[in-house]
Amino acid sequence: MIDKSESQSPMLSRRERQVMDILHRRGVATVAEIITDLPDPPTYSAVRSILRILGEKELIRHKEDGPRYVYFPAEPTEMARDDVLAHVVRTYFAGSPEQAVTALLRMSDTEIDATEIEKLRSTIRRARQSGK
Amino acid sequence: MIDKSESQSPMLSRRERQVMDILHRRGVATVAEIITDLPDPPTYSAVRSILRILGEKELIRHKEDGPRYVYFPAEPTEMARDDVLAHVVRTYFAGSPEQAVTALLRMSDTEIDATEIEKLRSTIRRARQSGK
DNA sequence: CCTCCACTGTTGAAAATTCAACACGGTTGA
DNA sequence: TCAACCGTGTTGAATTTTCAACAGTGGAGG
Repeated sequence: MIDKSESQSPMLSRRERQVMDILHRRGVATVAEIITDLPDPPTYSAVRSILRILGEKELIRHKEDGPRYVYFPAEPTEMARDDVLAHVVRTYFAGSPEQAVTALLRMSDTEIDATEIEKLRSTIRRARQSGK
Repeated sequence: MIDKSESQSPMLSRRERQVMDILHRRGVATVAEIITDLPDPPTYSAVRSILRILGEKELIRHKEDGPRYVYFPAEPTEMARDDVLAHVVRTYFAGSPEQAVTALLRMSDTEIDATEIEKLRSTIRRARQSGK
């Protein structure tokens, strides 16, 4: 049995991962935009090469936007989130989502306002009910 | 100004990243253990090659454990966590830690027990106080 | 119409990564 | 003692990744 969630992201090369990240951040992006966001940016052709490979792996898709292509992740960001979180929790938080949550809260605690806290509270209430 | 948090992980090659992940998960690991955890495991020599490179980059260190080396991340996992979370939040959650928290809670809601919930509650209380 | 421009598609070379072979040193146990 | 074993250190080749050059296509503007 092949562990797809583990073999997916880690199978990407450096540039491929950088491009995927950009697409997830921006939602969609043209080649020019990708070049802008890429550290140590290569030429247009180089980026296209990477996009072709990602396309062959069916990790991205594109649609035409007038004269040019806009690229986007084949798997929507909302779907990819769970895989990424699972990986991070397993790798950096000893498999404990709770530890990850507290780290996140600590990271951002000055930015959490009352509204967000209330949302969290209700989330926790729901979690408690379904969990018990 | 160089963005260190962004240039760090994404600069790693595929194998390098896989090995770093293993070291973060296990805390410390011998070459044999790394081979065990590596997908599509290469030979002993190949792994040592990667470890040498990671050592040159000062991303890992090793100490002697009797006859053999045990390797571990140069930056403790607790420190690396913040960088990783920052990256994930920025890339997959539009920069909103709150969204990441709710995703985590939803992901794990059947596993959160009363004790953990109380811990979260107190964390949120603290967050509210310092945030307000 | 025809030229220019902006883009895509393809190819092959340069560079980096990945890998295994081999040499060497220490330790163990017969 | 010394041979077998288990580990490390180093080197160079195979593979993959990264990159840029070039050819082709369609659309815009003179």
